[in-house]
Amino acid sequence: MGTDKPQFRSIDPTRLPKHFDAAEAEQRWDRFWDEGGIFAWDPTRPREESFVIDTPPPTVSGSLHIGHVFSYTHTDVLARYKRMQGLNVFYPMGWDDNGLPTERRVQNYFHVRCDPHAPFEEVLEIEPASAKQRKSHPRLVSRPNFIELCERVTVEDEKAFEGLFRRLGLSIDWRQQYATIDRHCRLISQRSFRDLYEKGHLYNRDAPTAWDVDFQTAVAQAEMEERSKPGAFHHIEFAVEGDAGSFVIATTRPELLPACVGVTAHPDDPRYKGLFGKNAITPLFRVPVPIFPSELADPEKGTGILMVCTFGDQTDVQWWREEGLALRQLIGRNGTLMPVAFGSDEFPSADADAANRYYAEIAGKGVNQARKAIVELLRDPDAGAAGGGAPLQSEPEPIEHNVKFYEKGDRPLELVPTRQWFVRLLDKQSELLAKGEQVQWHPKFMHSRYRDWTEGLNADWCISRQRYFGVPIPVWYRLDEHGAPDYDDVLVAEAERMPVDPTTDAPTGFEEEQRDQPGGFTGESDIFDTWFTSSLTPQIGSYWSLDAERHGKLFPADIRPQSHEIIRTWAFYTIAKAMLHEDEIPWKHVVISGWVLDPDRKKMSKSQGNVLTPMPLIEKFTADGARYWSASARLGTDTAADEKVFKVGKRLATKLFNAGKFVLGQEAFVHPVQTELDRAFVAKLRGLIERATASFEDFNHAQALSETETFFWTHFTDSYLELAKTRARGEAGDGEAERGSAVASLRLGLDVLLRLFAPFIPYISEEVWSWAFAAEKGESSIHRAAWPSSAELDGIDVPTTEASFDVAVTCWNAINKAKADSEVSMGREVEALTIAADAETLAGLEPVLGDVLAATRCRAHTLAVDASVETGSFAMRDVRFAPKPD
RNA sequence: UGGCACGUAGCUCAGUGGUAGAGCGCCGCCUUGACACGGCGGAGGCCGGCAGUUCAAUCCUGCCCGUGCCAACCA
Repeated sequence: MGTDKPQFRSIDPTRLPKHFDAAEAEQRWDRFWDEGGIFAWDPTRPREESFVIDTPPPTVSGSLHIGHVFSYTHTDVLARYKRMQGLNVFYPMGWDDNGLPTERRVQNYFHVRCDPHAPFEEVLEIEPASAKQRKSHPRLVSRPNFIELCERVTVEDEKAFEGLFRRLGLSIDWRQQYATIDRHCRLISQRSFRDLYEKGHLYNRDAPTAWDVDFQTAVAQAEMEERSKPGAFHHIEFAVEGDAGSFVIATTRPELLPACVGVTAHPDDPRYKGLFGKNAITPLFRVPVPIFPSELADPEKGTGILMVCTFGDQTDVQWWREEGLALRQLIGRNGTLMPVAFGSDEFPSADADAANRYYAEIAGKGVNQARKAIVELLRDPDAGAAGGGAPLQSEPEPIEHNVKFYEKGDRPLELVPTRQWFVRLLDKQSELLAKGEQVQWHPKFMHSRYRDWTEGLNADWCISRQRYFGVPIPVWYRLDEHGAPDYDDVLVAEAERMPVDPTTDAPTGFEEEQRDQPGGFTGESDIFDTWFTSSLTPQIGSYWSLDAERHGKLFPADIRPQSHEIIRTWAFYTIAKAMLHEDEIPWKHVVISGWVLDPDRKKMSKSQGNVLTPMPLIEKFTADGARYWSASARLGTDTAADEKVFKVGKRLATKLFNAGKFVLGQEAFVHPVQTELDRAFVAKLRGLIERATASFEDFNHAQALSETETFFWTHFTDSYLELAKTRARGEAGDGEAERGSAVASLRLGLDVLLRLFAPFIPYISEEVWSWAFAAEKGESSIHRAAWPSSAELDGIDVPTTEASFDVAVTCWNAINKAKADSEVSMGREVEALTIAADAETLAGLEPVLGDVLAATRCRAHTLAVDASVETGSFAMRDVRFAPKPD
């Protein structure tokens, strides 16, 4: 039996460096983890034994940000915890490289523009543009060449991100990587499109769509934001047809006057009741437009009567549709006023010559210039207002109002009729809400963000973008005998042919020569909204539609970590996709990290210039220090990037290094835990394990860290270690059994604490673990060691009372205070003292008294029963210190 | 304007229906044998404001103030 006893291994602490070299250790362990496949997902194990993470793919064109450290650490802490629980963790990494940010970056970096008609160059020779080159016209390159450049840039970006993530110690399985533009993702995205098309969830339609005039692409509701901008009410007089008087409308967009197609007021508004059914005549352009009632008109706003234009806002679109109004599109795709001819069927006018003269003044101008110009025209007293005089009734009245912008855009969105592809979502709001209920949100209140967004949905999902770098929409359209496309006759690529590029591949049954020929076909040149691909990250990882077995093991995922501002996009669209494809939820839990605020508690953003780059912080405070700061923050809580907290993390690692050195440096006696103090310590340890585990199960990693940290400092290094150290070193004259008990308990404490810390500060944990425990326990990495359980402690006898530990600490502290009050060092020997307490308290001290006296270097003591001392505390009397040694 | 959070020591943050907590910072002391990248001790709070529920409120309820985020038909 004796030979079965665990063999303790001790170390020679003098062979360890004086200080922990974190930078060196970070490199060494990263290599060790990588080469040892410590974080590899095992595809042979069943779903029940797995923990699947839907890692957020960072936008690689963005800069490295301290926020990346923050949120990715939250995920990694959980991943390491689950792995130590024996689960087969699937922790992939994706790179979000398609979309506008990359295009913009490539345009700036190489000083190029994509021109789909430019000739393709087999070998594109181009270098990053110099400052001088940037002043000249950008070079035009073909779409394939442009994409090539995009890929060149993103590969570099991905390396920077991987470097940071490795340094940070993210336990990612680097074999599971994808990029949203790679072949695999194009395939999954296009199959998603085909599946949705076959299920009838898609349609394409030529309709007014939110349009960014700079990027020249359609934009989805989720990508819009409102900004408060100064504007002005312009009061403009309209005549009523047949010399039937006039009225004054108020508008912030006078430049749309030529696009006026109607006038409306509230049906009950007495001022305008009599006008309904008649025509108004627009000033300057003399276009007759119908006056109709609408509940949507607010009598309180402006003058209570307003002009409907194609298109000033969403309500205009609604009126235009419901009233069957004319379409007089004015704003072109580039944001300027297009040439139009008054007197035509489209733009009728009572005085076409005058109208065209006026319009010539504003045609071709941008919105702002046109507005200024038309205001001047409206001041013209001969412009023919109904009552004579200028149509503009008063000076423009400045107001602040909300204007919709593309979130990445600089100019307000316009509504431009274009043909776009949509996913039908408006008719599925209640199903989407139900799916949101099935997902568990952490913290819980984040669910309301999803609910609010889903309830407030007001448009289907526009998924087509008129850009170049992205996943092509895999469709072609048949051309009739005149060469006009039939958008109802959609040729969707077959699943087996995907991925395809319709601008270079021909649809099945056609030859390339038939491209853009009458009776032939034309390829869709639009690409997908980047979210169309990003919303498939769970399926991209699981190989949906490609590998049913793998898909079954990885879908739905367990957790989706993400930040709260993209609940309306990433979380929402991912839930929508999982629902539409398989009537599933994509993951069981959504784990939301907060934002990083700068030390002044402002949100960090590039525009504010207060962004912290992570590498210098990691170099200064170590990866463990940075992780400590991240993990200290609860989920969903915005957190200041406070260097003080980084520092505490670094200090914690140092302390672990030193405590490990001491504990493992003791001669390794194998003895059961048997003294009262040791057993009481182990009992406390049991409580810690239970609390830390419960906190993790509750998705409260910060609590688990805080519990462990407090225990480590307060109960381990500051108390137990000090109280047990003399006995452990054999200096207290105890027998080998008592000495061995102390060593065994110290080792147990270190062992458990290291494992509890491992998810948070993996480098120092691995380092100390490697000194002895790795060989002792036959587990080379702490990150594959078992998460501590109270069952491990079941073989250890319980103390007479767990309170013994606190009694010993209280007494010890009281003696320390006596030393502090006398301004002697903590190490000073005490020749004699009297410990006074009430009888019961004194009795409780008895089993641990030896350790207390040894730790405080008391040579002689007297115990005195004194009922006047507060129960549970000790009074030190007649303390005589030994003389200070020379 | 509506929804959701947040407001606790100088700073960063925990926390509980019953005497208010940690770390950092500050002050004093201690060259101690794992660690001076330490240790011990100390000062420091109308727990945003006002009401209500309760024997008892920092905690529960309501209102208000302040901060942040998300949304809201641009006339």
